[in-house]
Amino acid sequence: MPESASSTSGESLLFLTDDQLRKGIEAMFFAYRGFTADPDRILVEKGYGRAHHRAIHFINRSPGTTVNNLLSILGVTKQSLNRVLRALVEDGLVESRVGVRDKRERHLFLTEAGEALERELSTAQRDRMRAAFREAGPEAVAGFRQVLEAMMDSDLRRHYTRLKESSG
Amino acid sequence: MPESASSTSGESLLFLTDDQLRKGIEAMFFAYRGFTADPDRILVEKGYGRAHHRAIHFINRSPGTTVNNLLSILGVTKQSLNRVLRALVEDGLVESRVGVRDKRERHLFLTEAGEALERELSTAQRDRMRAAFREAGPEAVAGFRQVLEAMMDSDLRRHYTRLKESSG
DNA sequence: CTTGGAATGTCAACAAGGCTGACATAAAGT
DNA sequence: ACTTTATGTCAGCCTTGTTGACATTCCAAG
Repeated sequence: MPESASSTSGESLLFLTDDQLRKGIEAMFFAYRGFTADPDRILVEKGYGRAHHRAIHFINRSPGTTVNNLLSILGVTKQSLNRVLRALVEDGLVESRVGVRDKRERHLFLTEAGEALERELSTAQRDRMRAAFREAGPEAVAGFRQVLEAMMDSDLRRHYTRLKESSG
Repeated sequence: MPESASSTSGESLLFLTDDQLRKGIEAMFFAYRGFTADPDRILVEKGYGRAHHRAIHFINRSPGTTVNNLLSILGVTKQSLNRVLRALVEDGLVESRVGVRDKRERHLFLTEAGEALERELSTAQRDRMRAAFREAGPEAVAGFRQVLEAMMDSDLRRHYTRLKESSG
């Protein structure tokens, strides 16, 4: 395998060598495991999975959102999301209200219990993120976010940016 | 929800506010989708999944590794990994040799065909990572790696560091 | 040397959460 | 009114995670 960033035009592109890229790839893999580890432990206790966490997170971020909107954020099929939502509604964590203007739509809200679980999950996840941010420092955090944004598919970056700007 | 990083001692800790942490969390979520998107497309064509990709990646990184070692890196049960390995061996992508010193162990190697698929997958994933790195620049990349390392569980960080230092 | 326990890997069966297909209901265009 | 389109639900399949039971091999105690 040849180094793909040889013979550059000045300003060392050594950070683009295959070897550096491989380290980035493995860092993503191992870090994501840490990223999900703490919420996962809580979820298992309550009989839920990561899919429920994602739904709860984004309903909390955009109360009253529709199933369809949630789908485009989560990138799963509506059938898959439906199973998760059904469980959350049955357990009284999410309320699903038929749309007023358009009765086909369901608008989703967290109940009190849903908000309580959301807080528990996001606190655990934020604690890990905070420790990592603090250890790495503000400059590193800025770079972290830049690289992640550049790695997103453009349609997902739209969602990210919209969420980022709401209450941020 | 109170800001958890108020009333600090000088040097602005504004990057540790709940809001900044939330952005980091959502960035991780959306970026990871982009991170896996390109290999996923290739894998679907060939009838494999992400689990096969992970196995192939780490066998390629450490030829001759044992099933047990792979388990501690991947963090799944041996039964789960075994199913994936069986498919790869049957399809002639991976060779499993009984250990010489310890006949209970199986040592894993990629075949020619396995190496070909590994190249195809890692090229696709590197291309995306390279574009993101180039767009963000070397400083950002350094920060990216720092934050990710700080986010890992310590036992996974050990694996990461060991791999990072081999041929890096 | 043999025997009992620990380690490694395999096989079977189950659960979560992806997927596609079929469908009911509501809205909107002709 | 009638067809087409959009939203959401129900049924069933597949991958990949899980635990349980087991065969083989190694090693240490007797």
